[in-house]
This record gives sequence, structure tokens and C-alpha cells, in this order.
Amino acid sequence: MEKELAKTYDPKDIEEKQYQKWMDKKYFHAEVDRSKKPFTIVIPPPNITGQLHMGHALDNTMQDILIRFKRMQGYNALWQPGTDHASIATEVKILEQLKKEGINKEDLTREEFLEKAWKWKEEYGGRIISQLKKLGSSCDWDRERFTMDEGCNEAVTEVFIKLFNEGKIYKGSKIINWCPVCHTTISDAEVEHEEQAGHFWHIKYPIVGEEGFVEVATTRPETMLGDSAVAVHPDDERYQHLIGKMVMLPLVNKEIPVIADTYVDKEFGTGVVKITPAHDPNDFEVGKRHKLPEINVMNDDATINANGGKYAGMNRYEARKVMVKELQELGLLVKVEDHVHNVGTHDRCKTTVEPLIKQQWFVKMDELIKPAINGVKTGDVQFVPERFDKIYFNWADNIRDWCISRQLWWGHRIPAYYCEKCGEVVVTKNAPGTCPKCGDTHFKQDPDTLDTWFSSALWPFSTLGWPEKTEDLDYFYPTDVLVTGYDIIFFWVLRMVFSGYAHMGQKPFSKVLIHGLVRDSQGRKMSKSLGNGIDPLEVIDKYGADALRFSLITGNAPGNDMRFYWERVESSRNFANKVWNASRFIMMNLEKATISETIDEKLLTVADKWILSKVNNLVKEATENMESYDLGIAVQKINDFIWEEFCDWYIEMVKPRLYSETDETKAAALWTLKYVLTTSLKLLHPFMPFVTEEIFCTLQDMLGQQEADSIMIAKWPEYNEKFEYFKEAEAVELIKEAVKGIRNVRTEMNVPPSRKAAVTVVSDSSKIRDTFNDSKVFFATLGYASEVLVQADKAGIPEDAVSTVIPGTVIYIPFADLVDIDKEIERLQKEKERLESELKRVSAMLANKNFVSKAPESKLAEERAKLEKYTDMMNQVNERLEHFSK
RNA sequence: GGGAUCUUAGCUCAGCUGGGAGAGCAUCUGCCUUACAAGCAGAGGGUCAUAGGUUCGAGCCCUAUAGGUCCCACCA
Repeated sequence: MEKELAKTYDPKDIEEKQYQKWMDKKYFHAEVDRSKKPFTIVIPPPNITGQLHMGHALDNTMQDILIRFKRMQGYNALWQPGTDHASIATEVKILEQLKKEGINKEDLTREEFLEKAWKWKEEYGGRIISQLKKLGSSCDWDRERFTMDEGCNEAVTEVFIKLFNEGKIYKGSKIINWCPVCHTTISDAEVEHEEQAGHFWHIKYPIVGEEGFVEVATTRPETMLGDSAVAVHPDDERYQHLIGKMVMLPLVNKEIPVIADTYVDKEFGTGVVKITPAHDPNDFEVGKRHKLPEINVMNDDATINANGGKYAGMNRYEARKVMVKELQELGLLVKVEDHVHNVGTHDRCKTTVEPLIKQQWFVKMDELIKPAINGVKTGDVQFVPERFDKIYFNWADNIRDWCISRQLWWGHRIPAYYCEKCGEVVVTKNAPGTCPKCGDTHFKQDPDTLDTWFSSALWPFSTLGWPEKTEDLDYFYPTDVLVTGYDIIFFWVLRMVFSGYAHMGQKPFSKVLIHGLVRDSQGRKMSKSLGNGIDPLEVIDKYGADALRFSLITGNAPGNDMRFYWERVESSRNFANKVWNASRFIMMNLEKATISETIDEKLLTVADKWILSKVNNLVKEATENMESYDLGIAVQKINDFIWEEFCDWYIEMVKPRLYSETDETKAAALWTLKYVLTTSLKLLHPFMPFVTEEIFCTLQDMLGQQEADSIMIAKWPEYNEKFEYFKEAEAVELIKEAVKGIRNVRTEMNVPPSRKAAVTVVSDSSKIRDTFNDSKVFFATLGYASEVLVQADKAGIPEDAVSTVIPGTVIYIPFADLVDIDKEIERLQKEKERLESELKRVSAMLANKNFVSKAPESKLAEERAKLEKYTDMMNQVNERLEHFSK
């Protein structure tokens, strides 16, 4: 049965069919196999709430390219997939949905809520996975994990207990970031600083026991309800006399001390700062130093609490308004200035974060961070591109203890139990029976859950079976490369690195390949609120997954942002179609012939050898580029080779041989076509998995040859010294020059392609004459020649023939009635000018004594050869000019 | 305040360790040449932000300046 290939490539049914085949054949699945080297990537687990966006598409395309490349190279390649429970993101989403059903969180018990949450997860959690499949991702789906599955839960508990026992997890009362809308603490990394236009209120605090005031400047007057002191700089001469005295806190009417602390900047504001230890991280530190009372004046929803007296119940902004007004009435408001300042907001809901003092769980970072810093410093873990290690160090060097407890239900519940009688804290896997301190048997588990990144930090080893000592873990860990965006280096990469060293005693991965953001065509971030997001699934639907993948990789360097253009996808689609059609053409010719597996080298023509040496070189370069993660460069070279060298030149060169019934080199042409096509398809496969697989399989079926059941498990091409045909390659390049020259002349003379002309090649070099004689078959068709004469002199060439000059050779094309002498002279003149400038450059270079004495020999030889070449061409051009001016 | 990064053709971007400026799209001119009009063949278009420096040689290395983007930071 012969298979007819459609005239244009239609990805739709092919993609689905091939992906299903790969799944059925278990090609994505990896098992421990000690005879092969492992290559492992763990997926950045997408949130179960997520929908595939361009960022995912880019991130996963890069991973898929690397994993397919390594798999073909013979590695035992594992791409470990899974999803993230995304505690706060998911909880918010579920609550939104419940609200629509008229249910509030308070209406539910924890158990009821969790039941609904799991149900939600079952329903929507798999959505993003099926979307990743549409992209072509070759993850080992048999190993799919979830950050809240049994194994990951175990890893989390294990780590928590271990760190607690080592004193690296502790519960403490510290000032933390509180989101008044989400009602939970958040970590420093989740706070986004946003510049906002605010005000600077100058307020008078009366001095106790004497006349006068101190003037305090603040951006948050409402927090004065919790003031414990005012501070001045110890060296500030203006305020020396006040240190140690008391001032009256307005509105509250309470005496608070004036203290001296170097934290105060003399130059800024009035030089007097109100100190509110319970509502500002700096004031908190000052308060600790001076043992000031910490007066919390806010509830969890950021309304004023009972400590705020009559302002209790107002929210923070109402209270501010009312208090400012009252201060004004009391004559204590000096002035209000406009002031732009940075406000911390919750990255998820954009609510202004409220610093509050609360009992929370923390991971002590000072010891844990050391190996993580060292690991990157020594190159044990490397960023690609390298510059991102600076971002990493910026965080690592300034790291503070990590607040890990969250007042949420969806997540890993903290394995700490409190004795109901004596309050003893027991950290343990299962609820304790009796209290080790008082012997009581009633315990209450800590209600809080862990920061979602706590479990993600363990992902590279928890997914491989840790804390069990599994074969998988032993074999696949540490993983090879982590692919992610620069936006989560501190959230995730840093925490995986320190966790890897802490719990595995080894790095989690060797390389971190960083990519940028996919922006819209105007360079804006794609976002829901702007509505400028482009759905990758829509792109796949319209142009195919191959085209999408190709567009995301082409013309982009690692770590750089890129813009999304539909035009780009279109040209990627065009390339897929080009490959499709070239293959169709080759197969049309192959099916009429029988093709041997190997070829006798003696049968190869110069053209064959030329393309073989070209593709051989491509194999080398593309492989090197991929090894160094320059995927964009690799794919560009593959594209250029296939489209230009292979399709536009080689295929055109062999057509006469294919169409001939008698040509003895036809078999060699067919063999070469098959070989180069197969090699190109393999190189292209990681980037365009679907179209390459479809062609590869069709081709094999047609030939009845089975190299592999699938291109994705075929052998990656290797550089082959056998194909180093330098001499032949050079000869063909010369012919190409000649062809280009002829085409050029013809276009300028407005000669239609249908009109052929006799072409005479004149060269006094017998070597060059041989080259043209050897290549007549294709030189004639490419150069629109009715016949090709190769000779050593100008015998028999019409006086008015136009010509084109290439090194060592003049090519004459007589167009009896068409000649326009003036035009020809103009053309030659232009050519002369070009050569003059080249000659000027080369001669100047070679006349420079410093250049000659200092430049490397190879460079010198190169320039000397050029001088010779241009001089020769110049002579020929001059001769032609003289000829016409006669 | 600290740091990163960018400034290359009309647009979007490549350009790896310094050795005669590239791609895609757009523009212009011819072509339905039996794989492909989602194509073929040609053409135009850039003092590589500016000023210095290192070098025989700089888009690439160094310094400064201008402009843009981003990250970090406790100036109330």
C-alpha cells in the first residue's frame, strides 16, 4: 500500500496519532538501567489550578528539546513530571467557587473543606497535564507525582521533623508579613514592593513637663496608636536635650520615652521617628534593642483592635482619615507633604501587606544557606547564562529566616502537637499518645499548613522516592538540568539547592537553564487583567505544536525575554511545510527505486559529496550548540541548512539526475537524498517532534527499512570523518558563485527563466575547467543554460556577449537580440567599484607592518589569498570594460 | 541607594571564546520552472546609542555618558 502525502502539511490528526503511539509504545518511560548513563530533568510542577500559558509552553518546549536530544544520544532520559498543590492559589480559587455556591469558609469544617478541595483537584488538576501533552512533552507520565501525594507528604514530614530536631525549624514570635485579605502570613519573597504616591504627615508630640513639641513625620499615622517611643539619632544636636525625656502621644494621651538610636537618619524628615514595634519591621528591631512594649493595635483583617481605644473597629485607612482630622483639630498637625514610597503588597492579591507580630514557624537559614552559596560559587551548580548567579547570590547573601507557616487549610499540615494540659510541643509523624512532660493524653495538632514552596523545595528528590532509599534515587539523582524562568530563582531554585545539600548531601541539579518571559507583540507582560495573553492551545490549533515550539525557540538567547508574534508562528509553520514538501519530493523519487543501505563512495558525484560534507558539519555544530544550551543557535543552523543548502541547492542540483532514465549516478543521488533527509530529520526532531516523526516513519515504511520504530528513539547523528570532502565542497561553492552570477545578470537584463542561453565558461585553469565539466549536469539547469561550453580561451564567443566574473573564471552568456551595452557597462562598473573597495581594504591590511608581524599565520594566508583572488577578478572586469569601450 | 540587562536593517531579534555585519517579517522587481505561491529567483536597506581607551584589528574587551527595561533595598 502506497501512502499518499498531502500537498501541504496538516498537523491536526498527525500530532494526536503520533503522541498516542509514543504513549502506547512507552517511549517516554525510563527505568533504572545501569548499562546506560542517566539524564534527568524534573519538571517545574505546574499549579493544579493552572492553564497552559506561553510561559509553560516555552519552559516545557525547552525541556522537551533537551530530553529528546539526550534520549536520542543514547542516554537513559527521564523527564519526571508532576503538579503542585499551590496552597494559597488553590485555596483562593476553591473559596471563590464555593462563594458562587453561597458557601463561606466559616460555614465549613476543615474536613469538609478539604473534601471539597480534593474533589476540585480531581476535576481540574489533570487539565494542565493534558495540555502539556498537546505540546508534545515527552514526560514519563507513569511517574506523575503531586506535591501532596503520599510520598511527597512523607518527604515533607521527614524534613520538618529532621530540621526541628536539629534546631533549624523553630516557632517564634516575630514580625511577619500578614495579608489582611488572605488572612495568612506570607514570606518575604511573596511581598512585592510597589511604588505608591502617599503622604508624609508631620505631627506634633507635646513634650512632658515643659513647653514645646517634637515634630514627628510619618507615612502611616494610624499606627501611632501602637507607638512605644519616639527616636532620634544619638548625635543629633537638635535633640540632645530631649533624650530620656517623655513625650505625650497625642490622641492616645500616653507618655512615651524619647530614645536615641542610630537607626534614625538625621537628614531625613524631621529627624524624629515614631517607634511602633508591632507594626514595622525596623521599629520591631529598635523595640527589641530598647526593650519597648510591643502594642498590637490591629486585628487580622487590618481593622483597629481594642488596643486602639475608640478607633477600634475601623479599618486602617478609615482610622487614618479620622485620626488625621482629629490631629488637625487639636492643632497638632503641622503639615502634609506628598511623598512617594514603597509599599509592600501581596504578590497574589495585591493587598497592602501589614507587618504584624505573630507566633509562627521559621526555618533558620544561616547554616542551611552556606552549602547552597558554596555550591554555586564552586560551580557544582551552574547557571546558564552565568549572569543569573548574581541574582541568586543577591538573595542567598541577604537571606533571613523563612516563615513557613500559613493560616490555610489546603496544604501540608504542620506535624506539631500541643499538649492540651501543659502546652508541651511535640513534633512527630503521628499524633503522640502521652505527653512526655505531664503524661496527659489530649493533644491538638497545629492548625497551620506549610508554605507551598516547602514541598517544592524537595521536588528533585521527593519525586524519586526519598525518604526511601530507592534505586531510582540512587540512579537518577542528582538531576542534570533544571529549566525555569528567572522570576522564581529565589522562590524555588535557591530552596531546592539548599534542600538538596541538606537532605541528600548533594546538589539537586548541575545546571540551571534560565529563560525569560514571553511578552506580547508590544513587549508587555501577558496578563489576565490586560487581556493580552495568547493561548498556546489556540496557536497549536491553528498552526500546530511544531510551529509553536519552533517559534518559541528561534531567534532567542537564553535568559532573554521575547515577544510573541503570529507572523513568527506562521513562518515556523511554513518551515514545517517546507520540510514536508521536500520529503514528499524525495519520497516520490525514492519509491520508484530500490535504495541500498550503504553506498560505494566511488559512485558519489561532487554535488553529493558537497552536501554530505555540509550535513556532516551541521551535525557537529548543532550538537555542540545543543550541548551548551544554545538551542536558538542550533535550530537556526538546522533551519538554514535544510531550507537553503539542501532544498534550494542540492535538491535542485540532483533533479536532472533523477529525471534521467540513464544517468549512472542516479542511485547515488537517491542514496544521498535519503541520507541527508534522515539526518536532517533527526537533528530537527527535538524541535519539531511531530512532523519529523511522521515523515521518518512514512519513509521507512516505504523503503521497507527499519532503522528504528520511531525517530524519537533513533540514534542521534554523529560527526563522520568519512564525509570530510573539502575539495569537492570547494568546487561546488565555485559553481554556486557562477550560478549566482548568471542569475544576477539575467535578472538585470530582464531575461525570463523560460529563455535559455548557451553559456561559455572560460578559464585558463585546467582545474577549474574540470570542475565545470564535472558539474555540467546541474550547472546547466541552475544557470538556465541550453548548453555549457568549457574552454581555455574566448574562441567563438560573440563580441557582444554579457558576462559575469568569478575567481579565475569568466562566464559568457550571449543574448543575441537582447543586449544592452550601456547596461552591461554600468553593471561592470558597479562590480569594479565593489572590487576596488575590497582590494583597498586587503592591501591596506597587508601593508600594515604590525598586522603582518603580529597577526596569526592563518589570518595572513587568508588575506593574501583574497588579494590574489580580487586582483584576478579585477583584471577580468577591466578587460571586459575595455572590450566594450572600444 | 545597590545590582543586572538592553540600545545592531522599517519592525522583532541573533551574532558562541575580538579577524571582512546576519535571520525572520516588511518593502521593491521578476517568475504558476511537474516538492512546496505556506513557493522560487533577484534587489534595496545598518558610521552595530554616544565619547574615549586597549589591540595589528572592536558590534564583541575596558572606562565614562545618555536613554530604556527589570530585580533587590528598612529611610520613617
